Amino acid sequence: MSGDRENTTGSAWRGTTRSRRATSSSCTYDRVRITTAPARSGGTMEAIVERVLTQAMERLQAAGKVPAELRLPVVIERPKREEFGDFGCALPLALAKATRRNPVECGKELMAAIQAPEGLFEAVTFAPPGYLNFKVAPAAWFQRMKDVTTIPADGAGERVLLEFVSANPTGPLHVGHGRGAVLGDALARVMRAAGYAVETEYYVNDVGNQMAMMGLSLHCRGREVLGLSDGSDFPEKGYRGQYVRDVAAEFVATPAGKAACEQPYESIGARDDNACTHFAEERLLGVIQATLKAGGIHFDRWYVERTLHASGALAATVQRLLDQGHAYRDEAGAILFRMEGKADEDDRVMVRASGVPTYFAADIAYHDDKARRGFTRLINIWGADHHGYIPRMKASLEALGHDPACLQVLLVQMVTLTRGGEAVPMGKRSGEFVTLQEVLEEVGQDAVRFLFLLRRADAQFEFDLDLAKSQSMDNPVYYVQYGHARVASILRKAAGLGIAVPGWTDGMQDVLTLPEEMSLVKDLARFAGVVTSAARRCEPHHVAFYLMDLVKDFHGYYTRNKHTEKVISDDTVKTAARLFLVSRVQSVLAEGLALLGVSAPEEMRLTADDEPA
RNA sequence: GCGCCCGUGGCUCAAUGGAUAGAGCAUCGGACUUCGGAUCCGACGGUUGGGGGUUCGAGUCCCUCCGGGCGCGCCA
Repeated sequence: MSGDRENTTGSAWRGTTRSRRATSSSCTYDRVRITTAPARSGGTMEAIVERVLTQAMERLQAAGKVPAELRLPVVIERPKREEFGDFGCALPLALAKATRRNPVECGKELMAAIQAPEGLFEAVTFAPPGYLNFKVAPAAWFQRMKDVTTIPADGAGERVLLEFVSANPTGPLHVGHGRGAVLGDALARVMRAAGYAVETEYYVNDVGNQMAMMGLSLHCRGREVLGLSDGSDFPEKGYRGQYVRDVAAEFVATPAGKAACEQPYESIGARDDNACTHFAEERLLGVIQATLKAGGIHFDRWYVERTLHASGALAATVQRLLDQGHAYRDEAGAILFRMEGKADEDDRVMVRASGVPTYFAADIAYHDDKARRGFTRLINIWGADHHGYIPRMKASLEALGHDPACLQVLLVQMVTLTRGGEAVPMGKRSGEFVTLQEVLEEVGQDAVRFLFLLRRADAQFEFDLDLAKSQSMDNPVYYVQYGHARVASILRKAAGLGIAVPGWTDGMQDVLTLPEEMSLVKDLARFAGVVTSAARRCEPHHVAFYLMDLVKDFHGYYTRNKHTEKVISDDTVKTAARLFLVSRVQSVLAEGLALLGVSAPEEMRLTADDEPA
């Protein structure tokens, strides 16, 4: 288990000094985006408000009322209290602080400098001690309904390589891998929706001691099958899972496998490169791939470590570091990478005194290769137990002439499994663990994915198998999916009556007057911003929480009004407008669920008694 | 010992340094002859682990202590 680096979020760099720069530069980036593409059709309401305020600031600067060189991040937020309006901004407080003036004066000045497009705001108010609050006119909200599923291409120009799971082919995936897998897959989808060019990659770590131990384990089990061993010579650190016996049985059923097991392990080739390790890799990688497929996890590329050794890329990278003085040979003949005092770390071995390169050396060559392929960002999702590996990875990138900041490691915290309140032991070598495959079969792909995505990655996660299974009907994912199915049902009913779902027309806002309808319109308008924000922050869980919000409002709208203001009524104008609205809800639910890799069913039934015989 | 992550209602979890910390589950009390009752409404429930500090403003940043998890290999 310790050999894998499966698991999420920006926490890896959050605590460093670099993180502050990253935060403020993203604000700058937002301002650039808005000024360079002010007319972007998919711009979010937040972006529009932000632009209005940014321009107000620029106007004050042009008038000499604010220092021209002053740059303040314009942070638009949604106020917690409804009476404050749709958006709020504490810019007057920030301006007051920066200019050492009274926040009330700053607020009044800013308000006077605001030149919003006609009809955008219903009200702009100043609230002590220094907030500007904006209430957007209903008509402006309704204008967003034309394209609620259009996401601004925030990530345009970014080429991202997202590496995740990358578990050794030494056994089936466990639930911890599943968390990283689901996060990575969802993040790829979310970032692609926001315009990033994302490629996903699985690094197949098929070289080294772990693989050698796998081969030896297989060899021993094979000998047991053949009656050549009673198992007493099984290595202490070998892989003890039943799956090894299964693979061994298949192995010795082949002539080559039988022959390999009849000879001493030392005689069949390199310890990590022989008939046993090759067979294990092929079979176990197949198992891993089948599980990932069952979980809906897709990879664009499988990058095999052995190719780095075979091509000479690894040796060349080591030589380059030696030549440039970033590495040296010690008295024993080992080659070490110089940490140069960075992060208080010791120098790290790249090539052992025996001449065999370490995992670290291969990983350096791999990341060098990634960077050379022209990606602007390298995102790795690792299990939290690998956090100590980050400084040396960054240092090695820097030594090779790459910007270490392009590497972003998202750490996923451990998943602890419980069943009936008791911890389930996990450990690949002991063989006692619940596989991801089993959990997927027991709980279902949609529920597993949604559960994983319904929390931040940098918090530990207690996954109670009994709870996940027994409460499956109360599972949030079904609540969201049910909303989608419910709209589908309404649309089917309309279709049965010969009523088509219309496109948007301006008259619709005059009949969508229920408070719940206005709430839904605002919810829908928020979708694009949620997606771009989730992509920027590498936190797909925001999408899951948004969907919960949206569907809650929809269920409330439906239930509260189902006897008085039905979607489908005798009023053809209202019917058309409401069909449009609920169809938009359905689209956003479908789109949002797709971003998480969760299905959006047209119908859901508890019982099968109405199924055709 | 050193380093990283986490600590938020009974439980599981949210919350860009902003305004009176929010959901779900559970509990209790209600609604509706269903375009799908897998729904909805309400109530109860908090000194955000403790203590200092920075700030106009801290769940969020800094220090310290406590508690939980994980690292600190010529393993991967």
